[in-house]
Amino acid sequence: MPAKPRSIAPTISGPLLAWYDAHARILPWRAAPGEPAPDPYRVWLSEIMLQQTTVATVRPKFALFTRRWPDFAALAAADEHEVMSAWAGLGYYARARNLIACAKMVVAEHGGQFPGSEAALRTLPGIGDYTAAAIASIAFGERAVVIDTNVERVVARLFAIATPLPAGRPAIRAAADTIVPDQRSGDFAQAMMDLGASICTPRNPKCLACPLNQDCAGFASGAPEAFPVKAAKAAKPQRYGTIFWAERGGQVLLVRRPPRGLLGGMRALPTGPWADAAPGLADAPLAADWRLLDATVAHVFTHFRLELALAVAPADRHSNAGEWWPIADIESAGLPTVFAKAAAAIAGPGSGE
DNA sequence: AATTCGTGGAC
DNA sequence: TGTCCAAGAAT
Repeated sequence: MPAKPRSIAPTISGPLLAWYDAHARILPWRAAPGEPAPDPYRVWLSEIMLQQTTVATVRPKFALFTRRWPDFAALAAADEHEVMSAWAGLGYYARARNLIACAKMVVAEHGGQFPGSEAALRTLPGIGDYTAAAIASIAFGERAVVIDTNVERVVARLFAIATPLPAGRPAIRAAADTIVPDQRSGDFAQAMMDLGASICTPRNPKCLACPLNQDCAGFASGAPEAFPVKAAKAAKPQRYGTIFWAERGGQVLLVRRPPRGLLGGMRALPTGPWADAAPGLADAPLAADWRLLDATVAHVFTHFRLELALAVAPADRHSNAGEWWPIADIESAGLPTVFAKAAAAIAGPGSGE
């Protein structure tokens, strides 16, 4: 009789969990010592913040958010602009919009408590495959296959999966499913992520310190850093625009960007359209004696580079194209980084600090 | 399936 | 300086 294929799950999860018990990072969203499961609200908030964002960047924002809005009820009742401003600088602002929508939905449709199942979590705004699995396993103890870029890399190396991404993702998921244990699935996921962050790093992985190296096909191949194989990335196009700095009595004109798209819903300095060539003074927010400064502001987004000319003008009291904000208090406006840069370039040098 | 979404740190 | 990369989701 053909033997059932012996799962390697215990071979991987045993040593990995032992390693995790000894080396887990101490993080504010993880369970306190002695507590079996962390607060689902804190797990969710941390997972949203950590999407494509480093632990070091998230730490202070997580502290600020949990202090100001400690639970779903508080966040659902919060002023939305205040939440968006608090998110300023973190990037991927759709996360903040979905954060608000999700909190409201949890309060309105789930009695202020998260549904415990991965499938139900998956239906909430801002919660995709990864985050649903992460919350279900970490906060609720469900077995779930949690796959982020760390797990993707670790699994691709463990099994020496050579199919380039993204085509290789189904094979990675199938392989990952074979090593996720029934117990401590959340710890297993966090252990895989910690391992990916500290040992199984993208470059120069520390295989000699890895608890899994004896069962790793990538290590055996002699070139573990070659996994996962990835398709080449497209070059970033260069775009140009103009920022309009209208000043009146120590105040500057700010606008609210459209609710969706790049920097959607965020407070901003007025700009014209962003195009393939410098647009100059076209599309100013109000009629004024605009003067182009010599300096420009450069910024790099995920898929294009942007160079912004800086136009300044005095404005009169009848200008009502947006919101007048005290320049001395510009840092509290919640501006995305590109506009914070521009404000510093214009107001910083001459404002005496 | 391929694009569109930010930002800052490491190398 | 340029490139890659990070606890991805939505469309």
